[in-house]
Amino acid sequence: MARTTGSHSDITGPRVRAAALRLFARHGFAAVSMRQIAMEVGVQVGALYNYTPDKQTLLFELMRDHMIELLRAAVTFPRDMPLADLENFVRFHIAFHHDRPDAVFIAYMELRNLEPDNFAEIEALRGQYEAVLESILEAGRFNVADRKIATLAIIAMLTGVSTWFRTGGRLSLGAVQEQYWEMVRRMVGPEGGSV
Amino acid sequence: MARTTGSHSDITGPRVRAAALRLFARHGFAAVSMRQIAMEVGVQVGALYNYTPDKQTLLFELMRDHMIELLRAAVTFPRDMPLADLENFVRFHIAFHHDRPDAVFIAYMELRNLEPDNFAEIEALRGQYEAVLESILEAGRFNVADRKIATLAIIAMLTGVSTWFRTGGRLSLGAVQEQYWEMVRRMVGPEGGSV
DNA sequence: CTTGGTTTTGAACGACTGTTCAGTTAACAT
DNA sequence: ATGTTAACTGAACAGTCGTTCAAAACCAAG
Repeated sequence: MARTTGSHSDITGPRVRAAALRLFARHGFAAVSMRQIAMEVGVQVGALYNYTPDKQTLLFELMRDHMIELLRAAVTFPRDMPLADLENFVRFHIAFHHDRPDAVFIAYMELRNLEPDNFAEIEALRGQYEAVLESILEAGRFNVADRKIATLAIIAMLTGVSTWFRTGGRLSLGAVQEQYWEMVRRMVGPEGGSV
Repeated sequence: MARTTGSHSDITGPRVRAAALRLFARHGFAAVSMRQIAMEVGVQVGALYNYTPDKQTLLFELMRDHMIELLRAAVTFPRDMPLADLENFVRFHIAFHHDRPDAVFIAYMELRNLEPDNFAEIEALRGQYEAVLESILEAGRFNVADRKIATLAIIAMLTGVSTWFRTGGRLSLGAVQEQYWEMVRRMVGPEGGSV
């Protein structure tokens, strides 16, 4: 077996994914050509097909990897009292998404460009992530009329941060986390409250 | 002047816009070809250019018209007490967006496909809409740490409804409005509260 | 240096892209 | 019936698209 050390595939592979992530986020999956990705990597088009069977799979794997990373981080979170868990979830969601703006953008915007099977897989992962928050709301017996709706409302609200937050702006990320936690805390009412 | 009555342009024009709206929402601007739009209308490609100078303008005008309609509806709303205004805003936003799922989808997803000038115009309209909510929050002296953030958080939360709500599901639209209003009401705290 | 395998090139494939326009069709006013 | 003109067709334009593949380049092991 020749060329294990010094093989370029260890380098080019990640660079292909990185370039695709950046370009898909910037211009959208359909608007980006394989030739643009190749140019960003500094390689000819044909070489890309050593790293993905086709363009669709390239998109799918970027989304799947992102969702798996998100989910793994969410489920391995230490569990404490429900109120503390909820606070951790809020701060975590904001921070995690802030660190990966391109992946977040793609995961929310390119769902319609996935073929049915791929779409179903990503949706399942998203459902699992929502279930994490839902279980926290359940454990705490918060004052929410409908747990599923509260879950979706909170996630939509938190994810919205990435549409406007920029480092170096008026507020620090910590301050934003603080304020969103305050809003969420009020939204779900006192722990153990009645319905 | 011939052919004013019975002119097809009164019919084809709206049909072109309707087809484009539907297809852009379903597959994304970049993924839809002018030929697909023409086929949906039942016409040849060339005929589309009687109704739009180019594809980009077609997208832009769909978005602009939607935003203007949204903004006009929001500003002509009767003003009452701030708390009632806020409730009206919440219920209005959910209902208005529910009635126009395709336009909403496009207005939020296709911003990156707009050329800079068009983008700026849409963003300005969006800013005006956000200012409506912000002024309500200001008038009521609600208990919000940062009015701008509360505005964006509420709008993100409300707009999120359109990603999952389907008529005929577990909940009626009225029930959803009710629950979101309850969550928003708690989120902004008691009117006249301290910071 | 030779061998063997990985990685990349460069060119080609047929299909599709947005847009233009001369020519045809059709409905109105006269 | 005739003239006028808006509306549409059908074909063409020059590019770009995703994908394939034989050949070349490259590098490590023997």
